[in-house]
Parts: sequence; structure tokens; C-alpha cells
Amino acid sequence: MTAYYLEHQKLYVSVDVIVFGFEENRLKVLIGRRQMDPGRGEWSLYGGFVAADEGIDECAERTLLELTGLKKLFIRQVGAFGAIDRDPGERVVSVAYYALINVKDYNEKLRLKHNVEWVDVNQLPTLYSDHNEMVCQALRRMQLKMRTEPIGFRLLPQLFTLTQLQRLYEAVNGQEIDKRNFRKRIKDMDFIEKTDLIDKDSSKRGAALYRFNKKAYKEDPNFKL
Amino acid sequence: MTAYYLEHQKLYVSVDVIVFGFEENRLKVLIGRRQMDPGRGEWSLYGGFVAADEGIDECAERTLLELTGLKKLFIRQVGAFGAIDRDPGERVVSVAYYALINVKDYNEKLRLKHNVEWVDVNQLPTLYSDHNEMVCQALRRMQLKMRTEPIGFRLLPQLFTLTQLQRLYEAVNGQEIDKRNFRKRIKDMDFIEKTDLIDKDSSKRGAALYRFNKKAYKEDPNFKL
DNA sequence: TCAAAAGTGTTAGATTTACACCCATGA
DNA sequence: TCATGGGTGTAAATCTAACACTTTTGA
Repeated sequence: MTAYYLEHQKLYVSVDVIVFGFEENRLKVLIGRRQMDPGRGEWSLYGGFVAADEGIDECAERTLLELTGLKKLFIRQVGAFGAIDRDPGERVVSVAYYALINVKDYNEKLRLKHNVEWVDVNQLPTLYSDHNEMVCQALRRMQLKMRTEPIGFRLLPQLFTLTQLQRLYEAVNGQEIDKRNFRKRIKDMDFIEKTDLIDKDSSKRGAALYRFNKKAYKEDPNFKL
Repeated sequence: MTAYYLEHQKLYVSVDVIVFGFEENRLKVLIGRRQMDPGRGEWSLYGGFVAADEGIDECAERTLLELTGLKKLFIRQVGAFGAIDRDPGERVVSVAYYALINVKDYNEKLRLKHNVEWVDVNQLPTLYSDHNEMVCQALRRMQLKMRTEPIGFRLLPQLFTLTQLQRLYEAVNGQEIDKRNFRKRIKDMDFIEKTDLIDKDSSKRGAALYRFNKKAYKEDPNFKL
């Protein structure tokens, strides 16, 4: 190591994950009560420290796997948070990531083990440190991304109805969408495929189930919502 | 300090700044030859380490002030870069920021002192570590931001002609714009004010000089380009 | 006198928005 | 039989994109 580095100080670097889920027509976030000091008992995002032998992206993936037990989730960085007093205990720079999961894929035992729960993103309590700000920025990022990339499907089951999809977009963007205009736009996207399966749970009449065809999307990626 | 932190390791955290400037109708970036090991002599962004007693945003501002001598510049975070082997010397997590300056405001002596120069963003050499990727992401961010917020003026003198403004947008987005459509959109934005001054340098006929009125923008912030 | 940049409107096409009724079914 | 959510098309309005000529003046 050159002398160059020695003049400087090292800091703790951590990762916090904003896990988004869609449930009861609401966009929700996984939060739990902190189980350690400082801030024990406060509502908080789930996170972990970056080890010297892992990249920050790997750390985020590891943390997310630890929390959810799920692999290959959609995850993106939000940014670094490094106000000097952001962590009351020590100097910690934290890198926030957001991830999307299908709530039904989340094992209930694991959820209870980590003592986290789904809370409506619009009704969050005050969170530990700067976590509210993290969620806020993550949400903005996700909203933007969802307009131009087909990531919303990550929040739904593989098979979904058009009404579910519409409610998802309404929940994420916080405003209602015209049903006919919405369905018109969906029809233009060939990679959102109608199956011949019918969902009978959500209505008496039954609704056609759709599926996102990733391969078809890659061949003609013209997504816009 | 609680035992909680002690189990973890600290890392070096640094900041790298992508300084954008507009010169000769091209979008340029400030880069220089690294003056220290590892990587001595390689093209590189300007950066610095985050000290224990400063926030990352303050560090970015300090670094930018050090480099440019200018205060109150527009600066935004791009994101954290933390691949395990990104720095060949030590484990360093770096947070990238981009900043916009008016090239003419940059003191030539300071530029020479730091041994940096303006290089066309589309003709960058291979840079140290992951700096090319940082520039790439910074550029994307900046392009997006410039469509919805009046930040382009930060790259121009206080008084500018409409052709200059158009060339700026063309350089940033890498595509030509129709002159009449561009000027029509500008006319709709009352906060881009025509002054009664004439620029005689750029053409024989002379072109009207315009000014961005920040106060007027805040009263009616309907920017779109 | 001519080269070079400034300045100026109109029209067709594409996109977006608003809007209302019938259908199928389980309770 | 009726309440509930599923499913469908059209027309007006807005926005976007394409396009060409006149003006001024320094060299």
C-alpha cells in the first residue's frame, strides 16, 4: 500500500434496502423494529455492513437474500447517504438500494424471523436516522423507472389480471388511470400476453390472466406507461 | 460505541467529481493525469477522500472548490461505486458527483495547477479505474435532469444567445434540434428573458442576448425541453 | 456582393385524454 | 335479480415534427 492512502481515515459503509411489495392495492415497504443499539425499537429499514471482501452491490444482494430468502430479485441503487451525523452511534456512510418482490413469494416465517412487516409507503411512521429520506428517493426512482421499463411485473404474480396491473400503476404513481386508455396501451405491447386462463377469485365473471413475456420484450422493447 | 459496530470493518470512502463544461459547441469534462500511485500518469477524474469529520456532500463541495475555486456550483450525486477491486491500491468505495460550470469562470492558473483539461465527453480516453463508467452514468443523469429542470444555464455565461442555448442542448443530447421548434419552446418560457443587449461576436448581424430569470422561474416553474 | 448566422409560422400527423354502456356470474 | 367487476371504441384536443425564406452586416 502506498503512503497515499495512509493519510486518510476509513469509515463504516453499510447498505440499506427498501423492499417494495404490492398488497391490497397498495404499494408497501418492508420495515421492522431495530433490534440493536443505537435506536433499538425504532422503525427502520433492513440493512447490513459492507465487508472488506465484498462489493457494495454484492453486499446489497446478500442483505436482500438474508432478509427475503429470494434470489435474482430486481434491485437498483438509490444513492449514498453520508451526512456526518446520520447515524447516532458512529460515522457510517450508507448506500441505499431498492428491490421489488412479489409479496406472495415472501416466506412468512422468514418475515417473522426478521421481525419486519409490510407498511403502506404513504403511511410510514418516522424511521430511524435518514431512512424516510431513503424511501422517498427510492420511490421517486422507482416511479421513473416504471414508466419506461417493464419492472412492475416483479411486484405481481407471474399471472395477473389487467385490473391488478392497473391498480399497481395507480398505487405506485398515486393517481387513478382511465381503464380503457390503460388497456389500449397494454394491447400495443405484444410482450404482455393474454393466456387462456381465467382468474375467478377477484370477480364473479372472471378476468383473463396475462403474463409478461421477457423474451418477446427483448426482441421489441417498446415499453411505455 | 456499542459492540455492534466493532464486528465490522471500515473502508476508505472517496468522492470523484465529473465537472461538465460547454466549449466550442461541445460538452466537455475536466480530467487530468493522476499525480499519485497507484495509476500515476493515467487519465482520471479529480477526487478526494472523505474525512471522518465531513459529510459526503460537503466533501464533494470541498473537492470541487479545491479544483475550481468556485462556490455555489450546481452539483448532484451520481451514485456509489464499490466493486471490490475497483481501486488497484486499496479497498475504496467512491461516491461520484457531477457538477456544471461555465468554462469561462474557470481560472486558467488553477486549471494548470491541478493539471486538468477539458476533453470532449464523446472522445474520452480510457480513464483510471471505473471513471469511464462514472462519467457515463453522470452524463445520463445530467441529460435527464436537463429536460425537466433549467440547469443548462449553469454551463453558459449569464447572457447567452438562443443559438448558444440550442447548441448546448444539441451537444448534451447528441442530436440536432430544429431551430424554429426550439425557439418556439423557449418563447413559452417567460423566465428566459430577452435583454436589449446584442452579441456581435458570433455573427455579423448580431444576436439578441437572453438571461435566465431564476425568480421568475420559481414563480412559474414550467420547464420542458 | 456575398457568405454567415439571425430570425420567423404554418400544417399534417401522432399522441393523449375524456367519456358510457353492455356482459357474465355468484350470491 | 341484482350487485360486482370485466370488457370494449370513438371523437376532440393537444402536442410534436417537418419544413424555407428573408434579414442584417462585416469582410
